[in-house]
Amino acid sequence: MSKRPVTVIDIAHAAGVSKSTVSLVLRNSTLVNETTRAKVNETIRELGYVYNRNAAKLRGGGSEVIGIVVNDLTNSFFAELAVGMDMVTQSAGFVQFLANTGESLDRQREVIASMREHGMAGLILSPARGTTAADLKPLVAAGIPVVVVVRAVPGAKVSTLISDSEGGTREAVAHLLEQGHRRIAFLGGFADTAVFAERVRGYRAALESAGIAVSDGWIFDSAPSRAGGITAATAALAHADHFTAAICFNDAVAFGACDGLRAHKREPGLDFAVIGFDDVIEAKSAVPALSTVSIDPQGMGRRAAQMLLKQINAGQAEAETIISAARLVLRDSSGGRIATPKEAAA
Amino acid sequence: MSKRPVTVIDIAHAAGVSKSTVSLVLRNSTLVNETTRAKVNETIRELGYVYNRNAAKLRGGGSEVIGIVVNDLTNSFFAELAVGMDMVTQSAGFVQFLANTGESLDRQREVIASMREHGMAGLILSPARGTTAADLKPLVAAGIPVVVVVRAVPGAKVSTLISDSEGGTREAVAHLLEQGHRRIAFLGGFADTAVFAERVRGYRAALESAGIAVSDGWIFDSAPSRAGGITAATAALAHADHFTAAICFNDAVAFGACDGLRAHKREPGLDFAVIGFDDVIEAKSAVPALSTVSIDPQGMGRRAAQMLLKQINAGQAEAETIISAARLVLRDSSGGRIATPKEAAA
DNA sequence: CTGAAAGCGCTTACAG
DNA sequence: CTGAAAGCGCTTACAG
Repeated sequence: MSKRPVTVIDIAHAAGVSKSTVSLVLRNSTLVNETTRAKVNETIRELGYVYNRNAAKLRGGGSEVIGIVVNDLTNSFFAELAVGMDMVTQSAGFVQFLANTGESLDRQREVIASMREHGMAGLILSPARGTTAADLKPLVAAGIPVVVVVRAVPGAKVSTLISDSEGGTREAVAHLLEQGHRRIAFLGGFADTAVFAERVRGYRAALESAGIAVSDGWIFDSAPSRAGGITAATAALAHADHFTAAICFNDAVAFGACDGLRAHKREPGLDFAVIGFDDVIEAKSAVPALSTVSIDPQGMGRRAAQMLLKQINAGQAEAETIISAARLVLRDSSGGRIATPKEAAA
Repeated sequence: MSKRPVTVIDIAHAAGVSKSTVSLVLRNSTLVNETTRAKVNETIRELGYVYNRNAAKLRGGGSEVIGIVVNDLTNSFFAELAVGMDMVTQSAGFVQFLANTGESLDRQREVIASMREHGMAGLILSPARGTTAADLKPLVAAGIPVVVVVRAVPGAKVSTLISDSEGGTREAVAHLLEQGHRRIAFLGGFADTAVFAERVRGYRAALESAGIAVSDGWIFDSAPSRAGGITAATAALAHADHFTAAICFNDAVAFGACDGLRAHKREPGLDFAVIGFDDVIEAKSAVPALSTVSIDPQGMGRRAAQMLLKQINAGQAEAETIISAARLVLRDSSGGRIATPKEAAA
């Protein structure tokens, strides 16, 4: 069954040429005439030859595989991210070696080690929680280009692509202000996290530049989950200032907030505007009443891949850090719309 | 920067042993004493040696990478599937090489070719639409174990793992019958597809074994989309037999059906039972009123990986076809419940 | 355009 | 336990 594999020598013999010539044909060199090339290709097909990339890599040529390591493939965001990356790496002639760590640092170490052993041209990493600069050090030292996405790794001398939480939140709140909302609550998220701080900063900035004073009482932190969203929304509804809109820490909180509103006979989107930060694509179609600020994962993936390719083509990895903000897109989902405060008053 | 990589020879010199010994240490052989092993490992660490798997593979050893090719990574179902596979391949010491085809046959060919060139121990393929036995022939001929999942490839002599559409639908309908429902509609799906036929067969079987005659008028085909679900549900509500429940072709149809019900002042889950076939995980949490028959993608992935490992360990690929049904799980989603017909009458 | 030769980094017998 | 040797399949100069 699994007989000895066909090699360049076999096909050289069969085609009556030297193995150098076969190699030239394989590499699409122009130094070989059409007749010869045709015959060689013919033989290759006949004998069912499979190029041995391990041998080729061993001899010399650079690798054409790019490693993609993500921390949670189960989350559509990262699947979309990977698909975006694939689009650009593929058309650049690279093949993508995708692995999932499930937030496990051990797994991440294993997977990256394995990719190194196989020889990769570069790595795009969405780091597991707790990743440190030390984890990336050996790669950088070996001159392997690395791009870190989604979460920054403090102190690591690698290119980094993260999204602009603050700007995105600011835009979303500005959108609500344009509709005439004045009393806008911030719902959900653990108050001691960096992302929370960034998003709240954007929230405050937007309101303050509209001349609205934000009291700390307008910010309702909670677990960044659906249940947390319910809690936060319930608290907000009980507040003396009658909010007409809310911006939610993430999509899960936004879902929960919608639940919470309905439980209090308020209709999200219809008499209360809700905007959520969106990490999960499906969310948009699932809750029509919800508008989202989206990170556009595919676009982010494409961008990250471009950063990596640039480094690969630059020969050596530049050990400099490029912090770059991904574009955030605000969109009302298909069936939904943003309620105006007039409706909210009714 | 990217200096000449450290090799076994370098570490042999530095550790004062022969390169055979280093190789032995690398391969965890018992033929080397503890002191020597410790010294070698020490040197390996000091010099930052990276094992060159390409050289090793070239020389002899089998591959330890398993290729996973899926047709749509954007769909959470396949991401979950891949995660399930990863769980078992990982603990068996394999590394997973995941690629996405996006339903493109060309892309699928490229990706599989590339994996072959890199040398893989086996392949799990969720085939793009239109994949034929011819596409798999070369792999089989080369003795590379292949397991096809989710969709069968007619005529291909490979192990296959597909889900039991008929049985799943039968179970779901039986569940509705137990609640006392008698007039149950079947909504959505293109009538000319194999899956549609299977699911309808299960639907009929369940009703008929309960002594209920199914008229063709109870089956409302439509596009397998959210829009299709709205259409189908609207048609069903207009039917002379007042249905109290529906089983939907898939999750998208079920979403649409819920929309359609609400548009007619019916409350899904509350006064009308809806069960959908579930392909997308997020669906479960998104529409609380919806119950689903789920394929358990992770479980299916684990099972497929086990099938592949068995073949790999069996030495040669057995060219026999094993058709195996994945377990279907019926579950009421967290917030939701199945309405009883009494409620539906109210 | 083609042939002979060397070498990529490893592993595998085979003698010591 | 260790050393010397051959070879995995390819590519790369280097002469013809």
